[in-house]
Amino acid sequence: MADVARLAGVSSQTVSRVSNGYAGVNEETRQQVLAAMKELGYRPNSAARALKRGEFRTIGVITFTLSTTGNVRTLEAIATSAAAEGYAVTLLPVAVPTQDEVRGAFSRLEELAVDAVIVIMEVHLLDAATVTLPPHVQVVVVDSDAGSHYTVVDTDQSGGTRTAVQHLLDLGHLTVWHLAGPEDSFAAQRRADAWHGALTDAGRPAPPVVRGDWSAESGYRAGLELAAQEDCTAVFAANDQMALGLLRALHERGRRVPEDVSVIGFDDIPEASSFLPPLTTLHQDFAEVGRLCVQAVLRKMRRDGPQRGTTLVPTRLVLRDSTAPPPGGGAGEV
Amino acid sequence: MADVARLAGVSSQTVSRVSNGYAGVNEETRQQVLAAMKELGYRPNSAARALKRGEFRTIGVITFTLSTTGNVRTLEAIATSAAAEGYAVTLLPVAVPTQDEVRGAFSRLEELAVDAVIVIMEVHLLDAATVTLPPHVQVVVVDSDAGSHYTVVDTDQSGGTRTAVQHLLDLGHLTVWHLAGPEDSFAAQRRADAWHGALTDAGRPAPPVVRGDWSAESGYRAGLELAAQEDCTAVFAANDQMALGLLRALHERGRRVPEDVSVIGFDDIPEASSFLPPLTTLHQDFAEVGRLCVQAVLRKMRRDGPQRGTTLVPTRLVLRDSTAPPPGGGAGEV
DNA sequence: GTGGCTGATGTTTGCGTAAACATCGGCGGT
DNA sequence: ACCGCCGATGTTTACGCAAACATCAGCCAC
Repeated sequence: MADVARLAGVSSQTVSRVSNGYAGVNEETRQQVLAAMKELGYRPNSAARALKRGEFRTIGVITFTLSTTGNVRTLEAIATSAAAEGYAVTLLPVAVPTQDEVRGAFSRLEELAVDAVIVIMEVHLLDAATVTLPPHVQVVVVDSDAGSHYTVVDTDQSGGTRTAVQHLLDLGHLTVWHLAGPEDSFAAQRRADAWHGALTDAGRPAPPVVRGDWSAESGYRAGLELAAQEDCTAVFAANDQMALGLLRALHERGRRVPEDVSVIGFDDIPEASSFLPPLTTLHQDFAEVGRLCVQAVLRKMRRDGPQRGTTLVPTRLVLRDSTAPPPGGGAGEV
Repeated sequence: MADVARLAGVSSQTVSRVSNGYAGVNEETRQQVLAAMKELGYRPNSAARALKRGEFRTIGVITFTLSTTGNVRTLEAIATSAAAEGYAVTLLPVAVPTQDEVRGAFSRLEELAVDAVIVIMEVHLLDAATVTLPPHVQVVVVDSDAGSHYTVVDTDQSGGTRTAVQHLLDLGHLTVWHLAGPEDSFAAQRRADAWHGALTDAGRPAPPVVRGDWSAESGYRAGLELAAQEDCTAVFAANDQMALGLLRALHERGRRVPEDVSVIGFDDIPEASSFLPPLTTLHQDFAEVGRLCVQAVLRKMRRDGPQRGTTLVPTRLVLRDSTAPPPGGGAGEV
């Protein structure tokens, strides 16, 4: 910077002013400084800048494996939104969802250059790990019900699920089975609860829950069980991947979709429209979730707006070919 | 830090020594300092540290959309490997693969706190954008043939493709059609070239290339074309997602897989085993690619080892149910 | 005992930047 | 003409840390 100042014949402070787009610099001087910067290939040192300003303009994102579409898409949206706000995003992967690993990620975080953190995981693991967050680091959480303790942004799991169940009931199915996600996922739990609630509200019996782990393979295994249930005519899968496995299992067992069994998924991954048959599912607006996360965390940093509470992003039902009235037409109900 | 020093009754330099795990500190003193740190909740300021040391211990990763499995898995592996080496990973998303956007990402990078960059995209876009990288920032590239100009780490596209083609020829197919990826992807181009080379080497005719854009939807559209080709008994899809769409198109047109048409994919995404039928494909070791990227970039930073050149990671053929001898048994060939 | 050495610790300094304050020339109002 | 003010720029300082150097006590060899 001193070199630039010398070359431009000004003081380093003026260089600083130009580089920060400060007002009150003569246009002529400004051009000289810019020219000098270019000639010397000057680029501001972000470490020094951060040191002086006391902030890094960086947001940390903590998440488990990036193997679920939702996390990835959310992360991508966060990165994009953050970039638009002039913030960088630092990734803090947690290999295994154990308390030790989570604690490890947070202790790494302790000496990491971030102003705020967005956590994409069930917050219980976070609390259980008894982490102590740096006091000035703001936190926003996705996939959690901890709205009273943290700022939470999430898809409206409950609303989406009720839409799915209602869609199947409207088609005439007497009840809807549920292929749930893993128990330690808040999203999975929330979907299972809403499914149960929707059935109960409609006065329908709730079949036993079949559980997977989000993977297509687990959906296949669960599907083999469901295929054996004679009275199962409609299944709500907690995500599209498991729905894919379910479709394969049903196909193998000779149960046609949607003629014999209707299947509805959750997420609307890009591939869902290419399943056999194309999958009816609930579209999640991950981009919006990511955007809201960034906004929320920036608002917290600036200390305006609420410090906690939950923001829900609505889902949208995407009708494709995997749902239809039950065998016999379902006229018995409508 | 001064507070800690005061509380522990030592100088700030001793605190620094303890916090950096320096030798030559009396165990007793050390414990006192640690106690003081804990009491005051001291945590080192990474900005000051970076300023003093002249490095950030951060690697930037530039990539297009995280919607392809490969990029995501590579990114994840990079993040994990980097963390193991004590490095953080900063994400630089490029929304659209235009030169302007790429240039934008790099200019953001200019004032970003990174010591090195890993680029996950075709390097032509990078060069075309006439970016000027900060001189001391090291670069490693994935998905590119720029081995003579950059350090490149990539999956062995060519070897994998030849394995796929050979597998189909060995089953007795007279030739293999190719559902290729977009032209601007180096990986897609490389796979297409290798496919053509393998056929030529075997003295087989090369059918016209059908092109998609990696998405399942594009695979479906291409699949409708392929299904109309009476003599098409084997297809090599450049990735699993397109293979998924292809399977759907073939199914819709009444062409059975693998009885009438064999399909082989590339990537081995987790869902591939749940396709209808489960997909034979080439497994890519993304974790290894990511690990090697980090190693390569660190080696460059430390200035030991080669500054350029290409490292290839082998693929592995995963046999499932989507490939079989051609109708008629293929005995005419073997 | 004295010189030289080692290991433990303290002191000084500067990394690159930007806030705070200082300076200085010019301009309008009285 | 003089005061005061404003806009443009320069000077000083401190951000938190760690390298370099300085100090100092204890110990060994002769």
